[in-house]
Amino acid sequence: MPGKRAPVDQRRDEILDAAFRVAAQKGLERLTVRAVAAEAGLSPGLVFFHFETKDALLLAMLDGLTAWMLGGYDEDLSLPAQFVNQVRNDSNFGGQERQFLELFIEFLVFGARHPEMRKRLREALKQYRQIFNSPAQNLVQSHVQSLPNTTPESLSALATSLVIGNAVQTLLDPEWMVAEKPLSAIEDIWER
Amino acid sequence: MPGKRAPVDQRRDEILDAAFRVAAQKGLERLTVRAVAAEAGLSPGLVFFHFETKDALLLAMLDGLTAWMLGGYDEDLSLPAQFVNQVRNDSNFGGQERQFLELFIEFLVFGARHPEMRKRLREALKQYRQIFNSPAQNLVQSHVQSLPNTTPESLSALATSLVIGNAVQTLLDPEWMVAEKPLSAIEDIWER
DNA sequence: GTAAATATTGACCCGAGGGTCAATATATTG
DNA sequence: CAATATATTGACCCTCGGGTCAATATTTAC
Repeated sequence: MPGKRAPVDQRRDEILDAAFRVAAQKGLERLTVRAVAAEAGLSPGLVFFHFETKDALLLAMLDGLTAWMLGGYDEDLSLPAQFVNQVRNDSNFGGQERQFLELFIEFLVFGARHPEMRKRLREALKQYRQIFNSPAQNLVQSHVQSLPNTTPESLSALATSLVIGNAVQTLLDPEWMVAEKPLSAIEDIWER
Repeated sequence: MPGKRAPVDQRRDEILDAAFRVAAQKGLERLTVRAVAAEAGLSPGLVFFHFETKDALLLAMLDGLTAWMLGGYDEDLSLPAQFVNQVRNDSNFGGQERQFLELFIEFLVFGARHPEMRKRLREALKQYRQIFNSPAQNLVQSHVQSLPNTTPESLSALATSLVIGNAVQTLLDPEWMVAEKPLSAIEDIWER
């Protein structure tokens, strides 16, 4: 006794959304196809109809997250402002932003041993670093005498490390608001 | 048909070691009691005899990792040297060090939703940050005019973020050797 | 020695969850 | 209005893996 059909093919999106909700609530490891189906109010079989396999569903989630990660940054900001901005956004309690970043972090770790995910994650990280490239280049050029061994890539990698490291720490210590602390330090360091 | 008994109670350690080997090879999520038992050359039942539950085994692993994380740093190093040292150690390919750090990172993410683990992880992170506290204090005091809003804790949190962020990035990009890049940048920044 | 305490095994139970599939309902096409 | 293509369901299969337990071997205590 099948239920109503959905208009065109928004089903895929409904399922993906449900998957994100489940993942945000229970974590990646405890995400099951059945839970996703239940969350979406659909039958498990349908999930396999729209996503051949659980793996495919996970990859689709990752792609969605990656697109989100790489969008929504401000091209015109300087490196410290860029970083501060990024971290502040990511620490916005209760917002989707925060949940997405946390989920991305989960993928980063759990995908490390999954060949296809790993490949995509590497690419995503590479592109994420490039977000910082142009402000980093300006900075290195204008401080060429005081930062002789610093390359734009090294600064980008550094900024990326900070975002990830902060996300992980805040994951465990949301109240302590670890993010605010490095921010003031980094602003000082750049401006001195 | 039980096998030979082990002298005193080194069994626990044998099992723990096996668990670390399994985790390093297959990852935390795919660690099963059965796999650990097989790796140790023992029966599954015995694992439950020495560790009441899989959870307890994981907690024991975490405690071991934490002890390792908090040991083995050099009290006399300056903050940048401390950080550089830490990261360089962690990037020593093929070494146990590297595997341990990666495993700790897995726990960091995996344990975020597990109340007891989460509690211990927060404590571990807190103590880890304190490693950097005394060098950070020196640094802040000697640059009090150029770093007005920087506290020792903010620097410690920053250094911790860098270590974690590097570990995560190297997890996915071991060859690219992301670690080396931020190092030159950070040395420059401190020394300018 | 014998009895009690302690390890150790492997068979077993059971729920969870990925994946398949025949049945059926809905849409599309002519 | 067929006839065909496409969604949708839920029952089912099967493996994996956490946990239990009676049986048995080993050690320790007395």
